[in-house]
Amino acid sequence: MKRNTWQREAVRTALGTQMGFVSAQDLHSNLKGTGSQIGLATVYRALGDLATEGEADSLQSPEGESLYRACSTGHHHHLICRGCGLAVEIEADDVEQWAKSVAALHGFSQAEHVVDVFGYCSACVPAVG
Amino acid sequence: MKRNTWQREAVRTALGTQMGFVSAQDLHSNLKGTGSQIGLATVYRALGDLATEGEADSLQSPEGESLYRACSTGHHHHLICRGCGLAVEIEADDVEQWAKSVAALHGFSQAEHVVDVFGYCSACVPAVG
DNA sequence: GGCTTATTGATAATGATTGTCAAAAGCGAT
DNA sequence: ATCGCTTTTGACAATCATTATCAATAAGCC
Repeated sequence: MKRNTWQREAVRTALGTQMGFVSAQDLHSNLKGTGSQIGLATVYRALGDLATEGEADSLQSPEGESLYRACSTGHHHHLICRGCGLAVEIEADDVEQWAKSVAALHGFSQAEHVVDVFGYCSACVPAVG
Repeated sequence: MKRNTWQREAVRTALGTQMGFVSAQDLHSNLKGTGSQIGLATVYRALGDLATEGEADSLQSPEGESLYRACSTGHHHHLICRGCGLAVEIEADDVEQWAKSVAALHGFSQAEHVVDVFGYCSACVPAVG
């Protein structure tokens, strides 16, 4: 049976207070910073569970780190700022349909798609060099 | 100046003979298997260069590995089989437009997007459990 | 053939993530 | 509140991909 531990709750809460995506490592530092003595492995496990249960979104940054964010239910994608981590949820029925049809067209099944847009939000546009 | 080494050529060739995406590690094993004594670091470097020069596509598998594939020029996306690695290049002007407009709509600049579909091709559909 | 310098490659270093396993805590029954 | 069974935790080791290091090598130019 799934048990209710303060650690899991702490992760859920910490994730909820984040405005954007965070890595497990960051979230862990974050928690430690607020006095929590939660372990790193536990944060990974909690995030994994949260993602599995649909309470969190996970995606990979271009650098290959796994990032997580509390999410509303349902399937959606994100527009993520490389500067501040701000994430905007975007609905993309068109893209869903497109992904589905492309997969079907080529005889692929169990299709999963990765659709995310990275850029700099208006507040983070770096000085163009 | 950029020099022409057999190593770089070997990587380019090996990549060209692959039908789908391969990881740097795989490509390295592959090359070693054919008798090449190329070093792992060199394979990483060559792949990175190839990708930078636009001669290869790179993307990240859901597991977080970087995968590479010789590619035609231009920007496009992929439908990748989890089973055999088969990759189908897909053009998606619609998606390009969508990504661009979504980014613009939210004031994001320098938008890059990650759009790939993973699934099982008709030959690799696993027994449904 | 030499010189200069980019490139290589063996290995160490890094860094994220997962596995291990004994100790601790949760939950239901008492 | 306590007991007991099980899940969960957490410190640390292990794993794995990738990058950095740096002396030795080889390209390209004279």
